[in-house]
Amino acid sequence: MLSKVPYCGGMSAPRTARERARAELTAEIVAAARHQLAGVGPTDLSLRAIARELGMASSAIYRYVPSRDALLTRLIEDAYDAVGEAAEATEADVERDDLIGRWLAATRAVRAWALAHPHEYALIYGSPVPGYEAPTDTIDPAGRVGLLLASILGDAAASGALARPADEGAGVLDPGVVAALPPVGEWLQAGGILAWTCLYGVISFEVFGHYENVVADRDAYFDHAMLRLARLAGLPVFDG
Amino acid sequence: MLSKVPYCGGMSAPRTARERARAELTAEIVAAARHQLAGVGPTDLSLRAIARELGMASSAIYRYVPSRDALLTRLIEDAYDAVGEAAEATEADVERDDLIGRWLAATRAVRAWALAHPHEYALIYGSPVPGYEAPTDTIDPAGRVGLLLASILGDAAASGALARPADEGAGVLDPGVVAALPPVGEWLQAGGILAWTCLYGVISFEVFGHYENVVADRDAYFDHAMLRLARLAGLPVFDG
DNA sequence: TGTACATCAGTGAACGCGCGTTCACTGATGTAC
DNA sequence: TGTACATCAGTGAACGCGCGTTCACTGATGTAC
Repeated sequence: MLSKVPYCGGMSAPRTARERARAELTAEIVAAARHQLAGVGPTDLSLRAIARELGMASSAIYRYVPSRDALLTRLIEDAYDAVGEAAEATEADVERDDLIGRWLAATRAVRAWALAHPHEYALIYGSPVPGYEAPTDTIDPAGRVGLLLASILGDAAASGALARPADEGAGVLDPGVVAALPPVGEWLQAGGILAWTCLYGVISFEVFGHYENVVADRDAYFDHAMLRLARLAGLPVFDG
Repeated sequence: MLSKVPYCGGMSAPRTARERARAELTAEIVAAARHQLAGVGPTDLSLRAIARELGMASSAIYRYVPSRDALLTRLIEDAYDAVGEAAEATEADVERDDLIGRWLAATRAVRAWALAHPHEYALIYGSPVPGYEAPTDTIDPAGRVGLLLASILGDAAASGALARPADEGAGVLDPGVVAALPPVGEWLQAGGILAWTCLYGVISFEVFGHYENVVADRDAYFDHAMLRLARLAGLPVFDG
């Protein structure tokens, strides 16, 4: 599936002018697609409209992108990566011992990204795009935020701060996930998965408009919710 | 906006053969639309395809439905009503004193409906339909499940079973909602809203495929999650 | 009960639009000797 | 450094498709006297 780069060793930076131009134009196409996505749903994403925005013939797009679906795949992967990176970067600035601070930082970063990019958010956490099947590549970037939250819970367990001993509720999660998460026992792991789920539940309700005329102070509500979810996941939250 | 019914008093059942046929065909159109929705996203809902499925000219649809958007509105309202009714009917069969039983019954009914009608679910809890603005009519049916859950929490409060005294966290919720919910204090109300949100978070993750290779035993996980959310909302859950 | 008129259901053609993708082709950019 | 050839970017026309909505029209169903 990778385009055959002649001999300059796939992974290195583009060398010739052609390769540079190619990389730049591909990026411009993806950017234009992202831009168009902001005004319209993923189903209405149009290669012709992108070509128009870039001032080129519609057929020229096919020099850079094999098909509309491939472009959508690219946008989905990029979105997962963007939100993952935002969360990781923000969380990394917090003192390691401050578990609640890290939890709040990570979840706030996800929310901020979602509010800033609602259509990209909808692309990955809204309705599945009809007729679109996620390739396996998107599974890794999709897990970044979840793994980040899990690492916080793992650190909490390592420092003995997790609220509940680890035993019950076995057999509910996928064995692969049980192995991939910090070994805190399945009850706590399930709590982490539930909290991770609810994070996106809260953000989706806000982004998709279900909190209209329901929640007035969104920032305060979000922090409040995240603290209650942190406690649900076993983190030591005093009051909240 | 209501079609002018000559003199037989808007609300009564259709009398003449014409009125009966009209009501039936309108229902058939809505049913065909719902049927088509199952194979395709809301953006691709096509009046022409519906006409084809019903064996009539595409222009004939306009005798029954003013526009494509009106039909979408109708589908959205119907979906909210259907899920609300499913939850209410199931919850009503449970002994009033069995608060956890009622909570589980209601939430399980929502999940069952969502799994049975994933595309209708996506219509109301997935990405907003682009270019579509919800009319005010959809706000009441949209609140049915939330009010049902609230009534359980209200009964719990009335029987003194709610876990936490009602005080902190004022000013976060919309005043109208605070007034509409049982007067258990804003902290508990916010907990109810959070649990209601998380219910849809869990269901969305399952319906939209985010639990693929993550949660193995979906039924057991859901019950487990609902019990933890019930406790989060203040219901007296022993273990879980 | 019968006739004259108004209302409505349904038709088929048309308007104007947009889409993804393919294809033969022209120039420009690279490569090898 | 210069020439001959291969590779690639970009074009414009075309294919075949589907869409929402409008409009003038034909028959059938109702209504009023």
